[in-house]
Amino acid sequence: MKTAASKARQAQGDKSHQAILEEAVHLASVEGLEGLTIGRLATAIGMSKSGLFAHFGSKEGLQLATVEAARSIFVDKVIAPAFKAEKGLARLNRLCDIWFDYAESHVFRGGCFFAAAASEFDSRPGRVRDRIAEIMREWFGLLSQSISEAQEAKEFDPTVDPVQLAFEINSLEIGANWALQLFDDQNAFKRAREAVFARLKAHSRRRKSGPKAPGKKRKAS
Amino acid sequence: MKTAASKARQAQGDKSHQAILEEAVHLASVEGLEGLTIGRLATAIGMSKSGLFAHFGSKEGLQLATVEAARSIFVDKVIAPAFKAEKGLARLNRLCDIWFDYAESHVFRGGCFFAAAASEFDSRPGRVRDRIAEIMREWFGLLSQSISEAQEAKEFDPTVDPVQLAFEINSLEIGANWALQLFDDQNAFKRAREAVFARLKAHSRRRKSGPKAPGKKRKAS
DNA sequence: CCTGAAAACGAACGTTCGTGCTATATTGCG
DNA sequence: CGCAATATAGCACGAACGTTCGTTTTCAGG
Repeated sequence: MKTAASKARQAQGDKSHQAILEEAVHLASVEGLEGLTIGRLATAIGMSKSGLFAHFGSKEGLQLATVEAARSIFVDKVIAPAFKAEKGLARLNRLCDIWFDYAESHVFRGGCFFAAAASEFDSRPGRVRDRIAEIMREWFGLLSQSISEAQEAKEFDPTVDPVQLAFEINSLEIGANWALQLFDDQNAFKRAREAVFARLKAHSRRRKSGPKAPGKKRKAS
Repeated sequence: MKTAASKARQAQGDKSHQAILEEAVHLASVEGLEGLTIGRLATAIGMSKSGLFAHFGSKEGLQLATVEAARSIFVDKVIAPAFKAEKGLARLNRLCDIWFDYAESHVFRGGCFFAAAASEFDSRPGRVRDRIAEIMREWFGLLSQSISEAQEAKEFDPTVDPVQLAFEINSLEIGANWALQLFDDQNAFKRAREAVFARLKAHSRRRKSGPKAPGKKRKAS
């Protein structure tokens, strides 16, 4: 059996793997997933081209791994924190709020990773494109589901179409990211935030008989 | 003087020039402005790499010329027709309406040329990026100015911030283009149209004392 | 210490890219 | 016809790309 020995050696390999992908995600958010070059990535991380290449087997493998790593970061930085809020209007608000924080704070150096990746691969068929589309569908689903849940909790106007509103919110987010990257226009985020929360507020409903400060989990900080 | 002779020869050159750029615009809207390769463009148009190259002197020259050609098409297909409507609410409505027609009708094979180009070059400094940003500013300016003019004509709610609304409209347009390209989601355009015109309608005002059918220019067709 | 597998390396391959340099058609003018 | 100018073609270059291959380093377990 090689379990113990291989595991030990593999630990080092995984560390490299992770270090590579951390750099890859940032490089790709600036230069694009295709502009992300194996050679440049290797020198950026202080490794040989072939050594790095062996980790992924192909460029497509590297791109897929990079997309997956970016998704993990997005889940950690946006989705998980938002899900600490209780289901319903609170979570919906948090989801939008945290997204803007995330995009503004340059979690990825070149703005929202997926906005860039989706534009780049939208007319380039293959597994990378398929995975990106899948992830974006997840995000859309999350948004519209949060809206639905707010409606079910009687905290949100039941006549609005969740998918329609999710589309509008996502468009404003993409528009903001777009204006920030192209114009360095910081105001774009103010505008998008304003537009999103104006819509959310306009459709918000007080819960009819709930207590004034309902069972919201409150963090220590 | 070389005027006559050179002009005659130049006529042939200009014909090639135009034919090249027509193909370049479509190729670039699919593959991106960087993916637009001199070699591929040359074979696509049945010309030698060097022969084509001589027309533009550099890849950047080709990219700039392609951007300019795309702008011309956009002006012809969107701006000019919209400007046949009279200044004010009519023109604002036409501007939005025609934009959706334009994006849906695949005037550029790969969706809105500028949405793609802006995403691609937003973190790639240089003359190409600068020109694209300039053109997008033109478009923003046109949108917000049309809103202002509708306000001045008392046809639109004077309390809305033209720049804010222009930002929202543009975001919805980009979001629709984005969803169409990534998901092949035809509904995205229906959604975006709905969202845009809901906002326009919500803020529209009847002119207070104007005749029922004011001096609108009516086309023959 | 020795072994053997995992990890990283270095050099090379074939391709494609942008870009020069030189030569050949084409065409109106004198 | 020959001239001058323009358009296009042919060819070669250096660089960068993804990829392959054989070798060397590293290190836990026997």
